[in-house]
Amino acid sequence: MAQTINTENTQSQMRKGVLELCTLSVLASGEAYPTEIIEQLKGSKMMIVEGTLYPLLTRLKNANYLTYRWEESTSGPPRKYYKLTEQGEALLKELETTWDEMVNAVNKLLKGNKNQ
Amino acid sequence: MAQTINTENTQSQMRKGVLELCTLSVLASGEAYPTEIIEQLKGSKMMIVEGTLYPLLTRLKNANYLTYRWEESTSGPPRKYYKLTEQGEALLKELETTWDEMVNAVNKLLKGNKNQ
DNA sequence: TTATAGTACTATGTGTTGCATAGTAGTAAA
DNA sequence: TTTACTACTATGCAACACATAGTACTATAA
Repeated sequence: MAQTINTENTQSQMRKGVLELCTLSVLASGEAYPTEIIEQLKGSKMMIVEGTLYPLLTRLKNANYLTYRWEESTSGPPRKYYKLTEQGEALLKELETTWDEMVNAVNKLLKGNKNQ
Repeated sequence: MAQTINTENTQSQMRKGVLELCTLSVLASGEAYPTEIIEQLKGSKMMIVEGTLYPLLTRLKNANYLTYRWEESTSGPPRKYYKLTEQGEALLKELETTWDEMVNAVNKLLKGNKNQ
């Protein structure tokens, strides 16, 4: 109802699209299952939670950017190990470019409008 | 229906939250009316369209981050000149920090997962 | 005067996404 | 048998970017 504009909400908004890029990037260095992905992102200060990651992985898989294989675990239920497809690697490159362009544009703008 | 993951869509997703920061930044260097804001953003390669900007300005105004005054124009209808409130300036600073932190986190991640 | 074009703002609806929440199913220890 | 932990699944909400259509005002052209 009441729209709240605050830093937390904006933080969440800014993640949109970026988490996709980050997840693909993690998988670029080798296959991983969701909990590993969460840990790696946490290590680089980009938080992602289960409720976000699982649907994201499903979307990417359905669009043929990822595949996965099941692997039994000795300490719990089996795990889905995801890895990039060729299309996934291509998408990653595109998104990296998109990201760089946006960062450059925003930083240029922020710099230009400072101290005035 | 069918979810499409492509660069254009992701580009649009990545804008979320960032356009708010960009708009505040433009207004940090002085008051402006919507068309001017669009032009300034276009100049720094951050596109924003009417259908996005107008609701955004209204949200920021309702949350007391912006105020505006009407001014007659000699070439069309009157214009709303927006400017930052004190709260708006504070929000801008917060969002700049949020932005910098996210950029650092993502770039660190992208770098780390390259060439593997 | 009337019609057309341009400018500025308003209103409404849609799709995607991040996230909260709750639930299922499997293993292992108490 | 119960509890705790891990991994995955399912559902619903809120916010935002964007498309689209419309209103109102000014200025120029027919």
